[in-house]
Amino acid sequence: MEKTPCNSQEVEVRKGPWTIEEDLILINYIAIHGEGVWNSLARSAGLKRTGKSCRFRWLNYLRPDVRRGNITPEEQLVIIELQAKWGNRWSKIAKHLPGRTDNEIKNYWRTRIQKHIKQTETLTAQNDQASTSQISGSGHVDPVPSLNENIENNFPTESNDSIVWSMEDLWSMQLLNGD
DNA sequence: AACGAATACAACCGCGACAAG
DNA sequence: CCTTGTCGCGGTTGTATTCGT
Repeated sequence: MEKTPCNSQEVEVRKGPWTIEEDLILINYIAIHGEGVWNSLARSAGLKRTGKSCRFRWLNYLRPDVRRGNITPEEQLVIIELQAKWGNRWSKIAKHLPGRTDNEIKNYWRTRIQKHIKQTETLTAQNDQASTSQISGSGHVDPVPSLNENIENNFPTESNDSIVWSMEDLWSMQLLNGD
């Protein structure tokens, strides 16, 4: 039972995952007209999306210079260092990681690094408790035990073949379609 | 094989800053 | 100076996939 939108005058706004068709429409439109003024862009392109949604999709996934997946140990280090330095200034941090978006970094931090640090802290706390009886001499336990070592030793580096759809595919598709 | 929990990622929402009229 | 529209940012939620039992 779906309402047929055939004669509806209200502009319904699509939400949720973007389809390849929508992606192509957006890519094509921006290739011709350029980006910016997202609300009118969304309307002119015939996308039933908000300008915000279009901007988000373009900036985070469709831009040709966006790199997806495969965050390297070096990038992990940069993220951790800059987050410690600046806090959750994701866009600022993203500027230091070419091809990475603030949203990706933010997600990466929340899902992996934050969790990992939490685990490390609880482990450290446990070790701390357990080792109080064993500590002799030095007796100092670093609260954040050698972050760099942790990263290199414990973060699994993602496999190189994890990328399913590179944007080059879409770009070549749209080039084939467009011209 | 089926199910629930955990995880990772994609997308939306709310808010503040800024510029143009 | 005020109003309105747009942009950008950070937080949060939704959903698909993976993992363990």
